[in-house]
Amino acid sequence: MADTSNIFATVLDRVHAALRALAASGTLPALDASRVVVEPPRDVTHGDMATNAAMVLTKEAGRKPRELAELIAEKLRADELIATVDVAGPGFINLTLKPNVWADALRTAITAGADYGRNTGKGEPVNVEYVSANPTGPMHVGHGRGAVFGDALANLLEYAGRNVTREYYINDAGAQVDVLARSAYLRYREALGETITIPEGFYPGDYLKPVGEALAAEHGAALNQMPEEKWLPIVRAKAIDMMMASIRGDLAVLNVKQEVFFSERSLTENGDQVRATIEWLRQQGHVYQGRLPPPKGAPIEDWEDREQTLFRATAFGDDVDRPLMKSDGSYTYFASDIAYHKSKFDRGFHAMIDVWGADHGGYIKRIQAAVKAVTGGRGELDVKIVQLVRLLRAGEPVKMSKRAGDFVTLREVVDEVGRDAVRFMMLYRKNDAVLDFDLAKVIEQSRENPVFYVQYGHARAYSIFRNARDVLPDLPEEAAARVAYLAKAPLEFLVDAAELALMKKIAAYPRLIEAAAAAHEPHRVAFYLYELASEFHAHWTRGGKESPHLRFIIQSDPRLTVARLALVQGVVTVLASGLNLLGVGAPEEMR
RNA sequence: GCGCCCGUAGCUCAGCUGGAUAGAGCGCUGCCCUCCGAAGGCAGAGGUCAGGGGUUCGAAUCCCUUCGGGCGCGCCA
Repeated sequence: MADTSNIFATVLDRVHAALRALAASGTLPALDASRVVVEPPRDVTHGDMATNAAMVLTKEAGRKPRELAELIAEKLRADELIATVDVAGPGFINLTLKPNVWADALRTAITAGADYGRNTGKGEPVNVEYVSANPTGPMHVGHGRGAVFGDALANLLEYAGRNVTREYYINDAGAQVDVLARSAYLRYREALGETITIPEGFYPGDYLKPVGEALAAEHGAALNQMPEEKWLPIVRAKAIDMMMASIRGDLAVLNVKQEVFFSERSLTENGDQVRATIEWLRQQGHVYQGRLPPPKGAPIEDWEDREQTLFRATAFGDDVDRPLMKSDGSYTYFASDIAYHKSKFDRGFHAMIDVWGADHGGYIKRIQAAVKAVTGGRGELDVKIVQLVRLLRAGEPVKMSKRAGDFVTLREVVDEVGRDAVRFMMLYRKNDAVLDFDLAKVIEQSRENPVFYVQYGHARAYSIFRNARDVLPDLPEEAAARVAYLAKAPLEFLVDAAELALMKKIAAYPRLIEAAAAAHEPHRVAFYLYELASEFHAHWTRGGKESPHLRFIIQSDPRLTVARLALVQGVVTVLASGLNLLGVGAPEEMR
């Protein structure tokens, strides 16, 4: 279903129609137009849009590209949206649309408001799993990047019309949470007055002190009388609870929302789903008992050649088969993870996205292999890797905080620079690129700081509304009323090249949303917003000494002023929408 | 040794899943405030898209290869 607010999609439909018409008249055979695209040309002098139809279809049509282009162009010339059609270069068809198309697009944007560019179609269910930090301590900055990325991606997919579920996988099983329990137990004894020393391999951070105190308050000395196998589950449950509460608090501070918190432990406790999954795979012939050759490079100290339970990952694109059981008879993390992804599929998610840290990159092939096996090829898993964050202050690496146990917590960073700065900067980079995060730069109020620059554009627009009341006393202050007022503006007054360019930029938003969602790349939204803000700022300054007649507010001409305010409203609409997708505030003034 | 990611202007990075003459910010040079927010803007200089092959109408983008960085490599999660 085409999104009618996407002007590029609309024009693509017209190209398809032209091809169908040519087929119907027998001029051309019926062609597969799936590779045909309509996109903005790099060089604006080529027009508003270009299509590659002729070049892509040349072989199938049995015509030379330019000859084919002429046939299509002839049809498009009759279209009521299109002003001029040119065939250029190797066979591009360049289109210039009629000015009223852009005015209509602007009016659509203003009227749609917060829903501009949103696809309201019935969406495919998609599960986005992100953060999934081990509940063994507070979140650090790297977790924060995954959290912000996943959250923004989920927002974006939802806006693009997918039916999104946001999920957190709690790794509350396995050896690490047992170490957590033992570390918390030491803090418990400390709370009871004992002097403790924390051995190597335990979690040393101060953040476990409150856990120890809570256990002491709840159980008194009782746990001290028990053997480990008795107190460990109690302490572990308490520690996990408190760590998850802390993590949820960190997520709330970042405005990251998730609705499903899925416990790894639940996979084995509510009937053994891990065992069931492995048995099912075994019946399919994907599990066998066998030996693995030792890895080449890094020699493993205590390598022991033994037979083990293996998943035939190589049958699904992985490099080696992967173990499902540890030597002590318990499941590997991988085994649980297979059952977990099967659970997602069974819950109706054929489309899944996992957001992982860079250190898990080597794990992608095997989990994708497992998803193929366990869903019979019907499930699709995209794994997005978020790269490291390097914390800097004015170009210098930030020292680690001892108090937190050797890392800078996410909370510390958010407290220092604010949620908006953290979120925007973490999205202003492709997810798989290393991110330098400079605590000094992100609070700077200058063009060098994109967070500020975009928000400033939004605030500046509101400043215009405030000042415009001198010329338009009846301009409503309340947002919805103002929008209704401006939606009726005489947009034919917007004829300046820069005004037209801004309208086109606004009209490009729905297409941007769809492309960013399809590619699972929220950073594109951040870059687009920066570009839009930049064009807006530039146009603003042009209305200074240089060409006062281009100002938004023209004292002598209320009708022109209304038209220009409508353009400002279009900018406001898109900036607010985009910032909202990124989870960043859109302030009406900067203070 | 193998796998994955990355290599684009002096620096930090985009480049819309293969499109036309590769872009932005910073830095550098020179400009613009009796003016709706100068917290801004304009102009200029700056490139062997790491190197080399290939695929095709067309490659920064896809394939092969070399070099250089990062991550990972039974029984951690």
